[in-house]
Amino acid sequence: MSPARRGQDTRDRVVGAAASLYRRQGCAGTGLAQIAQESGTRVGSIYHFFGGGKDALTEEVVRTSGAAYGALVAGILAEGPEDPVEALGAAFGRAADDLAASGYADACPIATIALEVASTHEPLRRATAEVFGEWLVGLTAFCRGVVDDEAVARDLATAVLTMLEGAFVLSRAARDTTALHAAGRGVVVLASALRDTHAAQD
Amino acid sequence: MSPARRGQDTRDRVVGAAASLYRRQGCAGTGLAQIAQESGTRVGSIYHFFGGGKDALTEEVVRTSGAAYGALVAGILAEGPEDPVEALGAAFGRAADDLAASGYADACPIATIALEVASTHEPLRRATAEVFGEWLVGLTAFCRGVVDDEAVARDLATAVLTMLEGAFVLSRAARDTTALHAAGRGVVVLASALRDTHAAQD
DNA sequence: GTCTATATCCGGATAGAC
DNA sequence: GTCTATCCGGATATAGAC
Repeated sequence: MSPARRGQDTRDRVVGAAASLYRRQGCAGTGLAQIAQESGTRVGSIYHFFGGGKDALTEEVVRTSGAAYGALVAGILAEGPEDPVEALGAAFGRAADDLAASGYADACPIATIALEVASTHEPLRRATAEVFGEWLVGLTAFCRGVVDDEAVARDLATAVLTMLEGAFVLSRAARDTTALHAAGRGVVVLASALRDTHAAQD
Repeated sequence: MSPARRGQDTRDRVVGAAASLYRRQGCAGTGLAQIAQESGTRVGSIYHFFGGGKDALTEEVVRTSGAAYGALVAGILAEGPEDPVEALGAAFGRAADDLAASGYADACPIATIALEVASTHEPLRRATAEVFGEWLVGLTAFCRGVVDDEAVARDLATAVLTMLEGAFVLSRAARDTTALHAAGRGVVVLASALRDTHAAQD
């Protein structure tokens, strides 16, 4: 393992530790010292990799964990039931299981950051908006398996994402998965209703 | 105006300023010095009213702004269209207007706090969970005007609240109201579909 | 009840040895 | 690339004059 490769590892560990801590405590509630400790390095090393300081690290966390979570959800949907409506419902059940298994910590990796920075830090706000936008592109493509109309599919995708995000808020606060399961049932009813009125021609 | 009454005013101003700042910056991102400045008082005075320090103040903010927002939403629904399904949809339009009018700052008053404290501060987590629970009670009662079945009404209420919370996250991040409007359309479709299958006998 | 002053600690950030 | 040491500001919190 070359020194350059070790450096890359350290950088990745810093991003991973920051992502994990941000997800549970938010950005403002997480200090660089804690990130350094959790990743087994020093604050000085963080500044070696992220000349822009905490803001630069946070932006990278948003982008990398946003991409990772988008891929995770896409994989779950792809491996789920063949009927896309059922697959959407099953994904909420899977999200509920994962959330409970993590002690109600691992929900959306960027939602807390998004709310914290929305009115306080324009570059980070843009980064979160772009991640949500990319997720919506993928979800809309999936929803076109339910309704062929592009605009209706995007509406459905947006509704699905809002229900997932909102259910994460309620479920983490309540420390139970009823909100996620109720949202999953709602998604199935909504998607079915849209499929009935805007039949997909496949 | 008696001194006791003035004291009450100061206390109220502190809670109001903290609520406003928390809504935009979150709890961890807001300092007591800023709250004191915004409410025209001193940090020492905050400790005079809140012996428990920032945690005690934060809990009061959660409970009072939670109650206020619950009453606001109830009023909007009561004054909206007579058809409860249309009233739900209209409420999302109203939320979109209010959010944009406030520069995308005034969304849910406790969502940011809820995500910040969910895994870090058990008493505050409970406080946010209780507020969400009270909102759900009121929303479920309203939804019984759509579907008579108690369990279905609660499912619908939960779905509506998740869509509102999630749409607030997406709309604040994007600084546009498309998510709120899409969620509003989704709520109307979902509520209509449930009304059709579980007809309310009124 | 309100204000000043301050204690104590932790935040982000930096310089420079190695 | 990594580590130590440190600066400086802001954080919560407290003591006590008025």
